[in-house]
Amino acid sequence: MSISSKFEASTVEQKWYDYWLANKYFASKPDDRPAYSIVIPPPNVTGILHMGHMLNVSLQDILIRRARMQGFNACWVPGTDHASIATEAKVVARLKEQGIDKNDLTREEFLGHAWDWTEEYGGLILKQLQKLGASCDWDRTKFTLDDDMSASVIQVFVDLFNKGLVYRGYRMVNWDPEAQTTLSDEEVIYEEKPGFLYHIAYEVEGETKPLVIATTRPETIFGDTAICIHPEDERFQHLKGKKVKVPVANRWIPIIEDDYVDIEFGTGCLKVTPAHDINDKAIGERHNLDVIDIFNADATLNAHGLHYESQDRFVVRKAIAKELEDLGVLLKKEDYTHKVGTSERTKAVIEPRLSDQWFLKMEQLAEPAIKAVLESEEVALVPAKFKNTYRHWMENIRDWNISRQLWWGQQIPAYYYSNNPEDFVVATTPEQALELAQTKSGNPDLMSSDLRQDNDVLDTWFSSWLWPISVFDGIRNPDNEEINYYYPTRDLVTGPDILFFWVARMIISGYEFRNEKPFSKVYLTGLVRDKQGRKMSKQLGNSPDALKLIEDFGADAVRVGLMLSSAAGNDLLFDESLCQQGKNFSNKIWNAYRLIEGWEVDENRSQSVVSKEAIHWYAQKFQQSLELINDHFDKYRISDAMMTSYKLIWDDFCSWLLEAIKPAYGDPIDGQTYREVRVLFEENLKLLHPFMPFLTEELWQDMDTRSVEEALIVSTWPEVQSYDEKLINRFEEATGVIGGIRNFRKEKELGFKEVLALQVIGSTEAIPFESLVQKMGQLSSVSYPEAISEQTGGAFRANGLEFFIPLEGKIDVEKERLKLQEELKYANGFLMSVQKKLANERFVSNAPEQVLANERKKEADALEKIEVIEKSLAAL
RNA sequence: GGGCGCUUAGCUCAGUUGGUUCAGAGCACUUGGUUUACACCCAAGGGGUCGGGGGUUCGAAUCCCUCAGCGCCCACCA
Repeated sequence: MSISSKFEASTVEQKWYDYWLANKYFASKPDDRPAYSIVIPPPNVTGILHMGHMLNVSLQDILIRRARMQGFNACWVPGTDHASIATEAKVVARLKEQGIDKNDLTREEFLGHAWDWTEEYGGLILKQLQKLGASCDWDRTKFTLDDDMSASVIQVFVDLFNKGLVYRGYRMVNWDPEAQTTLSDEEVIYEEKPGFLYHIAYEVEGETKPLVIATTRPETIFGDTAICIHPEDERFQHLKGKKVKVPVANRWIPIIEDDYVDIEFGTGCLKVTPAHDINDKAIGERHNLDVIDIFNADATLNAHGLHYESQDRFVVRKAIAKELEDLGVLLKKEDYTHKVGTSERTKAVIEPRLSDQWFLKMEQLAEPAIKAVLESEEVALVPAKFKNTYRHWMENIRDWNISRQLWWGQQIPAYYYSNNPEDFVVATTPEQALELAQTKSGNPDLMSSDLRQDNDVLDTWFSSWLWPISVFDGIRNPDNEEINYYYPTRDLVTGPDILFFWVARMIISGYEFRNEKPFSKVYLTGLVRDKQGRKMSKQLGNSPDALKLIEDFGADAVRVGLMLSSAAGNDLLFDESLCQQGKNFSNKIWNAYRLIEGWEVDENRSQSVVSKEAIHWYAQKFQQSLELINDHFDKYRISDAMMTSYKLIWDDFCSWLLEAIKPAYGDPIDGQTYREVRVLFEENLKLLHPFMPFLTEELWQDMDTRSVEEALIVSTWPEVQSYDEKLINRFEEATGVIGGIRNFRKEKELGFKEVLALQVIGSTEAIPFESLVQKMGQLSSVSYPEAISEQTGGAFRANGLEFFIPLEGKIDVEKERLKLQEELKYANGFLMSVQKKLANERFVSNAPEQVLANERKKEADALEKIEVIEKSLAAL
């Protein structure tokens, strides 16, 4: 055994991780055991480890390690996500630094750079997970752009197309001008932003008074194709059917009527820009308006913007406001805060834009997923409060825009065979596409060179929604051994921020493609925030460096720190001091082991009564805690399971058991106690292993020579044995008495070293764990006068027993008298309140017997306490 | 604008069906303790009219109403 008095985490972590890897403990193959599988939420391939990963990876590792010990065939599948928009943005940025413009590259060249990037950074985050101890089956590592994964995605797209669920449509979508792609509704974040409401006067045909509209986006007047009023608005009846002139653009557009307009808002007059607003588009369709798109892909104005052409929309907004003001038609500019859609990834302000996109019909697909979570509860959300959010989203689900104008991702397998965008086929391979195209076009001479594949790629989430199935190849080979064995998986651990993006869609795809749930439990973690409650972010610089934390405190300590503060679904305010607490705990366990192993063992010595009783008690206490820990695990209260283990080890094992059996200084320990306490310590290590894998394996391996099969990681999670609850209670009575003695010492200012005599009325048999009380209370002996006529010392009560300790003038009598008088006053007051309650007719006649009995007991206790104090006073 | 949730000790949080073990835990704090595993420690202790107000009940942290503050989700008011 190492003699270091402190646990040095860094020296053992790599050693045991290598050992676990070398002996393939993480690897899983289908066998006769029941499976327990988890698929990791694949981090972005270019991502780096942050606190959110640390939290959810720790949780998964705890679950999977415990399952492994419970005899399940535990399989944790790791992997990364290609994260099309995020990764593409990073690659574009890097190329830019090198002076390369993406637009100058061919698709193939760009993808070459993207793959280079992936090779370079792709494995990093997984390596970082290993530092934390993650026991993933690394041989199964998947990447959402692996050939087999992509093939599954393409197959699913074709399948859904053939079912009539995937369609192509000219719709208004969310356009990210920075990434120059569309986004799904879920990728748009609405933020309150200050802006202005501009009141602009439009000249009306044949009228002297202008018509005033209110808008937040004056730059879009170039796209105006009508002014809209409410048909019943009294103020504008005389204007019906007339035309107005758009300022600056100097075009004449009609005044139309539509009851979409809110008479109360603004001026009650709305300018209609069908190309750039979803509502305006709807109005435009109802009234057959022209559609004028004024923007380029990067949200600069096009030729419709006249002298503002090629200037950015926000620059133009300011400039045109100035011009309108100069023209005298900007009547008012009032402050106005409104919600603006921004891109989740690039933060750019979203531009509603009309374009051809691919969509997936969701309503029908969502049905089984709604039932699974809300009715049958085949899939449980933990905590359950997220069911409401889930319900709301699912019941109002809208079609999913799955195409992206990017290159990094699965290219949409639609092939056009003419210049008419309606002339396309969808197929898994170009060969099949050609055949289909020849049939559909009626032209058997069509060549593969006549086919042009759609340029767009699929939304990243369109590959990750298959993750629990595709990692086991269950799309392409739906009846293979692996998918049949590992699917459905058990637990999914992830953040609520991707409940819709990912979790809901996985449930949908599970039922659609496997006719079965993808997992049974969804554990939704909270967001990791800093101590002040702020979200951790790069900008704020308040996110601790995850790897540095592990270096400073040790992986086990960081895991414990995270678990100490992480009730499911609640955000957790992370503070490094929690890791310090974890480190202290590691050190405590380490030193408990040093104590045990440091003892000299004497086989000739027999076991003392104290040791025997204490060991027997701890064995019971262990079972009771184990039962509680299991219950916490069953309810996914991992934090509570952790805390229960923490208290069992620190308080019960270290503070009580070890202190009880500890031989006097310099004395050896008897062989029996030594062996028994080691067995108990081994059991402790098992309970702690899921939380603190490195430290526990280190100690486990140090205790004995262990074969490969005997490693802690593959040991057996203890089964709950029946235990004697009365014994546990009795022990607690004993600790109560000891606490009473210690408190008494403190109150009377007696030293802890001072050996005292204790007297008890009645028999010593009434004292629970008498020899323990004697040892831990620093007592000379327990004496028991049958009847004390005259009390000779101070007194206290514990567990219904009355104790006296002769003080022989060791204390300040006057000080003591005052103190006791205070206590007496308080006790009398308490007694009165209880008696008042008992005198209440209605209480006595209505309260159940148990409650009444309790009140009577309180009364009796109070009376006794008063008696004790009075006796003590008399004895002074 | 609609919906959901939260508010308990200095901090972070538990509190299942109203009543025994209901006012708790961990940390922090205070006091005392250094030859005796661990000061990353030991022992003892002090902290809360359970966000405010009202109601139901013999009895409310728990149920109802209301007000205030905070958070989240959804939604096309220019």
